[in-house]
Amino acid sequence: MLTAVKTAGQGDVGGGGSAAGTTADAAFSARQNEVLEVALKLLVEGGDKALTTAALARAANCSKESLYKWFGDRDGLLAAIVTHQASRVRIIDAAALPETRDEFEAALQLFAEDLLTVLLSDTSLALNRLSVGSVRGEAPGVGAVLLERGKRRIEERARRLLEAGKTGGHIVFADAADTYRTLYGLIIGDLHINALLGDAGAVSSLSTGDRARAAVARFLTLYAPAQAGSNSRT
Amino acid sequence: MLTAVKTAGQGDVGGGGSAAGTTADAAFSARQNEVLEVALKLLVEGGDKALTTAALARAANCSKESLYKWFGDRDGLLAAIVTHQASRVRIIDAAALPETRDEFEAALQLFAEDLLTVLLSDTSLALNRLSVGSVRGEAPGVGAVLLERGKRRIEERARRLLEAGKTGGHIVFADAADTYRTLYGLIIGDLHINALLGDAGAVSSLSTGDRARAAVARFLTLYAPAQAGSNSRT
DNA sequence: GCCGTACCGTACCGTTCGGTACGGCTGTTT
DNA sequence: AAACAGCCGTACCGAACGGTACGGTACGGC
Repeated sequence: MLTAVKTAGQGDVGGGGSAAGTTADAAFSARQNEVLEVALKLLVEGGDKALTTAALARAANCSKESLYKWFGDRDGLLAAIVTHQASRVRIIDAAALPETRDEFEAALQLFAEDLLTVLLSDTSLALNRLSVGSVRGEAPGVGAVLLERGKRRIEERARRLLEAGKTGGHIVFADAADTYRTLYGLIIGDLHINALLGDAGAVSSLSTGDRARAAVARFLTLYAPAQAGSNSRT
Repeated sequence: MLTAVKTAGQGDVGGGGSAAGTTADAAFSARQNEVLEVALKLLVEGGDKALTTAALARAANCSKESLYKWFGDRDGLLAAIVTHQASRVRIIDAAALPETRDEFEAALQLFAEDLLTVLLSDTSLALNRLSVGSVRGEAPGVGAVLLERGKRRIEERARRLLEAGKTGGHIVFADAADTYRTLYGLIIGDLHINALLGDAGAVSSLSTGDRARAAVARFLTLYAPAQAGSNSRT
């Protein structure tokens, strides 16, 4: 599963020093991950503009000089935040691909719930807002491509899942990309964009479990193998 | 229909003076609409940061003083841009609600195409990026609520359309809001968020006509009246 | 001819922010 | 103990931006 990360309520800085979950995050030292955590918190709370180098240095009890030494410049910092968070959202990837129909349905259900949980989490929303805001004309934008890594990974998981369902004979489709798009649409609808726009009411309406269940049911109806579910096109 | 606005290729400023379509836009004078047009152009081309008061004054051949006199402050300017654009995207609202099954299907198709066209247009994307970026914590955000006006209006049109289909006996549903969400999801999928993130390839993949057709077919399959389409819940 | 209005262009101010530099503290190495 | 490396805290710089003020100009009413 995707395991959304709760940013640890005790975000006190400089305190106990127990650096959350950590362990080598790959490219960053423990101290650096600590700072990135605080940066993410600032971003979630105050948005793009709240994350100034001075504010981060103050909140994380580090010097601006260190920030620039570690991350180069502000864009580098933003990129680091994104990759850091991406590394924390790991895909368990249900090593065992589903075989039976029930397993497949359960896997779909789990995927749908994970997708809803992650996409509507505070951190994901903040990161998406940041990335969306940094798209200028044609340039890849600061975090856009990096955030894509997270999106692509989820897509990859879904793709494998769909293929498993196809070979298992539980669903039928021709174009995997289009099929994924449909699944995504059924699960998310306009929830994501509404949440991004700050519509608080959008999220609360229904439990993620119920929403996921409804989406999976509809998806299975559309792509049922026996009767011609819908259109064969695309 | 929704009639996406082409921002007029000849965006030259101070030139001919033929102020695009205009006519009293409601709250703004001709000159002000002219300036708002230029502002929108700047926003589309360069994103949030490109729209500085100085840049706008230079590009629109007006003085900063006038900008502040007209719009109060920068936020007022942004709000004015949003309302200005919202007033240009008018809903023809197909005065005649569909009666026959064919009419209903055609109306759905038209709605789907309009939605795709509008949501993926340059201006809509720029405005959405702006609004998304201006969401801070709990505050309504600068353009968020205002942009909501546009979203809500589209929702309203869809709602009426769905009700017409229900009374006509072409579809069956219990929760109108959830049904609309499903329709939206089938039409848009992850296209909108991908486009917002700057994924150029997202838009081109399929013609809007084909996408709309596929979405409508799936939607009608799910909500067909005769056989129990899917789940009755929610 | 004179005034009021509306506007443009430019100069200006205060603040903020990204980025750099320096001094001092602490722990480690040799 | 001396040298060193890493880091914090603070001060500083230059640039950009939001917002304001001032002088100049075109135009319509009286």
